[in-house]
Amino acid sequence: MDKSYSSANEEQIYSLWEKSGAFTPKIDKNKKPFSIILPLPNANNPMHMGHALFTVQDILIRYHRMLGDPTLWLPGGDHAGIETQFVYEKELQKQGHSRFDFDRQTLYQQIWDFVEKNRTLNQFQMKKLGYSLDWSRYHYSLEPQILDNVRATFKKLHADGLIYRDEKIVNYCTHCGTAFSNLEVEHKTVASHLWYIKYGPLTVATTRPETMLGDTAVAVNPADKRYQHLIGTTVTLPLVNREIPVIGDKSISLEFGTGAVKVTPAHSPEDYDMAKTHQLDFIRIFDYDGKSNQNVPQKYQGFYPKQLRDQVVADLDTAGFLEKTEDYTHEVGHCYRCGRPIEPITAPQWYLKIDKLAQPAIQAAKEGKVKFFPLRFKKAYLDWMENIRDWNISRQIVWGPQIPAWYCLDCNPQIKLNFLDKNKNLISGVYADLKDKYSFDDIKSGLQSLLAPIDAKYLVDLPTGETCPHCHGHHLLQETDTFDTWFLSGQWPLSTLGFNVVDPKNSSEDFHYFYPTSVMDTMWDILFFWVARMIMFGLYLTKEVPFKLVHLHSRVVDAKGQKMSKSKGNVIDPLVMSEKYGADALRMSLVYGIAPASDFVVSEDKIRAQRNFVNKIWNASRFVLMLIDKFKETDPSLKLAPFSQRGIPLQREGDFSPSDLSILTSLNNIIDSTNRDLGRYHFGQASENLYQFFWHDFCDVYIEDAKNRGPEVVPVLLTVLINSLKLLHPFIPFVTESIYQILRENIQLDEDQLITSSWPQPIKFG
RNA sequence: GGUUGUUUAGCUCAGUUGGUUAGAGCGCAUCAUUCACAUUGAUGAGGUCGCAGGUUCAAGUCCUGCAACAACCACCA
Repeated sequence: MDKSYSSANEEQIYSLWEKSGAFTPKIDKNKKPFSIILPLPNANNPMHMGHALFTVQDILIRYHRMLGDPTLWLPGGDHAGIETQFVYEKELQKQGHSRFDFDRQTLYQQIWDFVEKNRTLNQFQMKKLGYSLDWSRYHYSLEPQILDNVRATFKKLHADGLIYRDEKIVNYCTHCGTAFSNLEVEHKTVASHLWYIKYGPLTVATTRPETMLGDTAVAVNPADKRYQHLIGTTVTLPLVNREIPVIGDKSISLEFGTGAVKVTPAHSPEDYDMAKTHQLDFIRIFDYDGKSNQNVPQKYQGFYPKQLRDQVVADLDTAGFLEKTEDYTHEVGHCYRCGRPIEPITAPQWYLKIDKLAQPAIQAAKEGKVKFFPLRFKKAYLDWMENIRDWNISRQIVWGPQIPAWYCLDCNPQIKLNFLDKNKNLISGVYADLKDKYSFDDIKSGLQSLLAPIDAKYLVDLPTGETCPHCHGHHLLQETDTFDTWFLSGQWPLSTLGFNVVDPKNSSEDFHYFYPTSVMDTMWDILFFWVARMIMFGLYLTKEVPFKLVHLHSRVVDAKGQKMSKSKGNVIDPLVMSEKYGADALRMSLVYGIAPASDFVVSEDKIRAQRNFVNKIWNASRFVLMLIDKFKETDPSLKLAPFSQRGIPLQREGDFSPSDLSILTSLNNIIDSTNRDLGRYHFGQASENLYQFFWHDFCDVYIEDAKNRGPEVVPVLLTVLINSLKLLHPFIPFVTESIYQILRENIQLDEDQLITSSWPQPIKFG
């Protein structure tokens, strides 16, 4: 053996495991399986520390595999809708292009190729960290069979009356060109102003003066004595000179501002609700490109919100409508992707009625069918679930599966189309105006997006021959909105295990055996995005939860407790670290001393310390072998096997020296405590105890003592060493397996490899 | 505005159901070393366990209040 451990042969060890089929479980109906679905990484992303935290799952997986459970860890890759499109658009920008330069088919193909380049890289990197994933069951989110399932789920939801289109206020990012769900909006504190504007006899206070051009009412609290008498009258909207009603609404606070609020139903969620109850008009003043449109006086058209604000405030001031301006700090929603302010705007979108899905998901958590670790996330989950609102499942992006709905252009001539003509010029307009100038085939092949009026008729099945059942025309176009990426990944445990949405009884053997899975481990930041949706879909489609336990872990921070980010320059690359110190050292450093569900603190110092530990194990093993060689010289018939192994008789307590007894007792204790700690997800404690046991109890005390003893130490020495390697294997698989393979060449061992060896049992003295 | 978490050695953090002199890694100090490992060993310095009360024979650990920090949720102008 070399003088120090080298991680150079890790690849060799991994392929040893892979070739032996150790990652693929044998389905045995008499045994209870253990299974984890890997939170599917973005197929386009190179590995980062977040992925290195999957180590926790590998520890559980390796532990259960050694316990003898049929154990499945199923890997996958996610096309990651908006995330990936955003990254690709930045690439386009570097080349001097934008998404508007391509028809959607071409753009889709380009992104597809872009992702394919990186997809295998991502798999290779997870192998580097030693993840014992069953690659024979790898799935990619855009596989045909997965897409079939997703479309089938949509059809089922539609048939159950849970899908509808509506034109509500959505969180719209004009830069990304798409709507987002509430979860994708980041609230940031912004120092701004409160503008007081005179509307005839009233003065309103607002943070968004520019939207006044779209006001359709002024609201006051009906109990407000100052304004009661004005309810039912009208006031003149400044700059626009439109008469708008004064309405009474209980939601208005008497204390805030002036107690009178301008109402802009098309650009404010609160105002939208008020407009619905009071049947007010909706005047949308911004288009989906972010600029003010023809619904405002000519001089205000074509402005972005910020510019429009400056103009409107200036004009209000000169005309004497601006009473005063106060400093005001408040929360403003920003796009989680590009960081720009979200524009609340009315837009037609596809929605999923969530109540029927949420109720069983709430029940399941309350009844403990799905458990949470740590427990506090159960409350977070229930709070969110109980206040859940209908889910906007449509996104106006290209990268992802299109919503399976088709419009007949002849039946819906008011559909707005954006497409590239033969000369690559962008053409926009409603079909009624365009149909005589362009052929349907030109429109279809150059199509970027369509926008169907909210009352447009659609089909959820593409009829044979693409013939409209109503007008028998052939001008059908599929909805260009794509699914929210979580609509797909929310069904991930079902899709990857081969659940058949159309015919559940016909699902695969994997599904029947491994579903519900045992544990879902993920970072808490996608508890609502992903975990909650998986529970809802799982219960909706199969009546069973997709996993019995949700294990939430925290994020990786640097030694100062700061979140890693490129801009801070404190990012530690797991691949660089595993290259430098070995994957084992990195893995161990990620769990060592970390309390359950608290932040993972990573620093190079810590990784180096664990590299030293890995080397210590290597050298202790080397020393044991050297000692054995020495004894063999004097006694060639020496039995070279751990005494705990089959075929070697158990010994009486009296046969052991005090130091033997002491180390064997410690070994028994560490076996018990490791079982206990792994059973309750205390990986940090388990690794710390093992570290202490091996380095101090075994190396510093027992081995030091063994130096002064004869061949009789061999059975105990080997027993403790082999069992230590087993206990440590889930944490540091490479070094333990390397040593085991070397030991096997020299001594008599029952089992071929550590990865599939049996988990240690406490030693019973005869 | 609502919720949750954190506060223990110079730094980063452990500390299971309350039980003797409170632990680890890194860092620091002194010493050792042709010895499996300098990616080593031994010894040591360093903590009124955020603050104030309370329960208990006993509290870092349970309860109450306070403070600081962090995160999450949230349609209030």
